[in-house]
Amino acid sequence: MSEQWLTSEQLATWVRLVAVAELLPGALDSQLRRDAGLTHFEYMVVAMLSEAPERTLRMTALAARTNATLSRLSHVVGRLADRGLVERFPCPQDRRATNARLTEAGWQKVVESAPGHVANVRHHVFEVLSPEQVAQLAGITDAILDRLDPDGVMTAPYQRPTPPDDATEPARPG
Amino acid sequence: MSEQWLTSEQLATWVRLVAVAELLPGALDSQLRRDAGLTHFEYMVVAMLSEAPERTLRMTALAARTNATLSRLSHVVGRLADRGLVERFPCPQDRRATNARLTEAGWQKVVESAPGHVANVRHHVFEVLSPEQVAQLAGITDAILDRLDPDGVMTAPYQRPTPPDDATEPARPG
DNA sequence: TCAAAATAGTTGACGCGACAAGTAAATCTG
DNA sequence: CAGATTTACTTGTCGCGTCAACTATTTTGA
Repeated sequence: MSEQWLTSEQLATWVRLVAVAELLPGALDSQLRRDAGLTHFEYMVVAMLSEAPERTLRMTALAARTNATLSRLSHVVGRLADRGLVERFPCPQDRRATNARLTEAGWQKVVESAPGHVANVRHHVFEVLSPEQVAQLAGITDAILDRLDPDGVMTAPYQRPTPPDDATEPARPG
Repeated sequence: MSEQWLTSEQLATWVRLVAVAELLPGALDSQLRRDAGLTHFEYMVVAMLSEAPERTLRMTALAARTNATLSRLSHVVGRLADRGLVERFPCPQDRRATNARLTEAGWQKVVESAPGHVANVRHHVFEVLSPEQVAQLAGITDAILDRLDPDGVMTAPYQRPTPPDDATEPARPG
């Protein structure tokens, strides 16, 4: 049981992983801040809404898609609502619940900011990785997320916001 | 030039990578908060000091080793000093500079909190990855950091805090 | 059927980190 | 060798996120 410490390979890998986890969010934030006036988290919120049917999601579902606590999401959606990018309304089916819907202004914001963001992601990540490395990274992050998010909250199945009664499961891009 | 969007493989990988970058810091923070009363960043600060000769580093060198801005580090070291874990004193060689030194209490804090932290890292990362995946991850994070930190700030060479005049380059664990 | 528990979300307070501005010492330059 | 620039921080402010507490519904279960 020399399970007390890390091997030097593990340590070297760990130092780098921590550095990425520390620096990547900042890099995403600063590009989006500068070009779109959004934090990366705010971008994720409006982007997830933009892909949902009726551009609407329940807070809990939106929290799952953005890896956030309900509290954090509530604060952020409140601010986005103040800025007119999102609107909130009570869910008719469950009066405890709240739906968040992207406004037209919010949709425009997504449309105009997505290309720059994607370019930034490509620049920082996919341009420097080989296709094999991308596949490896998928496997690695998969394994880590299994531990980090054991209940699979962030891969929660789609929850219809205000069911139009029929329809099949919509596509989930991501 | 279909360089506008990501392939579906890239997108799936990206979503997971972002989730890891979002959730990992929280997992590290909460274990250390609970068991040692330290944030992960505070832990890194005292851990880096504990490995330095004389348990002392200049602020700039410490910032490089912890992937932080000088401003952030200055605030955190100030708080750690208030708590008696670290002390600051002017660098004799360069009167612009400040040295941070780990106190005995700070050293004790590192000694008592390191095993739990390492166990947590093993639990969340190395227990779920094969040795091949660890090697792959090292390559991947290396490539990404090249872009993220082009000037290699965080891999800055060791800077002696208060040179005892002779001596060879000390070991750098990490 | 009705109380207890779980679910869904909001709110307020507080602490940390980013940004901008400021200080002071060292270094470069004409 | 004096002014200008760079380096090395520090400090104040402001915004965001976490935590704990709270409200309001829905569900469970004796």
